[in-house]
Amino acid sequence: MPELPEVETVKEGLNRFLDSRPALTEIDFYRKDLRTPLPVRKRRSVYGQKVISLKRRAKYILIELESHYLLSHLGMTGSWRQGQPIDNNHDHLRLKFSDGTSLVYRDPRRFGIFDIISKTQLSTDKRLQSLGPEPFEFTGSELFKISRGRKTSIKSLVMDQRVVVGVGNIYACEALFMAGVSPGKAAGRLTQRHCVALVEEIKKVLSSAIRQGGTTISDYIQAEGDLGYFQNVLKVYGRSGQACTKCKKSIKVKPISGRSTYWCPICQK
DNA sequence: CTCCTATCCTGCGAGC
DNA sequence: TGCTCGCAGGATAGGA
Repeated sequence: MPELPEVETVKEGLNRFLDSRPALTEIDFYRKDLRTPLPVRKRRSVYGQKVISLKRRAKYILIELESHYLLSHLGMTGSWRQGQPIDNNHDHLRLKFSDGTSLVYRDPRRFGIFDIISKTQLSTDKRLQSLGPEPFEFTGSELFKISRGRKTSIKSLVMDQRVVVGVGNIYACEALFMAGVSPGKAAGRLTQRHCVALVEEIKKVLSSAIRQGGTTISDYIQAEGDLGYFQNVLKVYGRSGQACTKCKKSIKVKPISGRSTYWCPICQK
């Protein structure tokens, strides 16, 4: 579900809920078959620890405690809300804090991750180790270098979290449209100029989406319960058959690496 | 190495 | 109206 702007928005929402930096008092689990089982011992090891900060790395939310991090990945349908569990099937766990704050994690498809890692383990965690640079720290010339000799599509390459993090299906489609680059084009055939334009558009579309509170397609919701707004300004994603905003011809859709890809064959070459 | 496919799981909407 | 099928914003293992 969520790409970088949605994760950033959720993280900031949690940051506001945890503004007084309370201590984590307890974690309630409502089902055993989450992707990462957390033994009671591990759970208890973080009880009593104060919240230090909230961070985001790629599409992961990191709740920094005194000696550990709570690691949250929303997968496709994960969301955090303040309050009590309501939904028996989909509310999977609850974090309770010393100031009475109670945060519930909901995830119908259960693709998300919730884990506890000690600070000393953070740098060796396999999930974080394999991640590429944050998009705002990424440049067109780096993309140009990485893409040399690569036959995979440019869209698959920019969605590869080892190359650059945070870009998922929606924003890949949008950035490629804005840069005028066809999503199926072999990555190795992009010019330096293409790469610079594309990375610029990735940054622009991500930061614009953050300002709009993310894109709500179905499940995504901000931590305060608000919907995103960016879905209202999408140029190509989800618009197959509709008129391109630039040339008025029809937006197309086809799968690339198994993901629905929307683009304008006239404006993107 | 590189690339693509299948897979995890459930809900929902399109289309018959 | 009711049912089935295919698809969904992610990530990764495994095979070619």
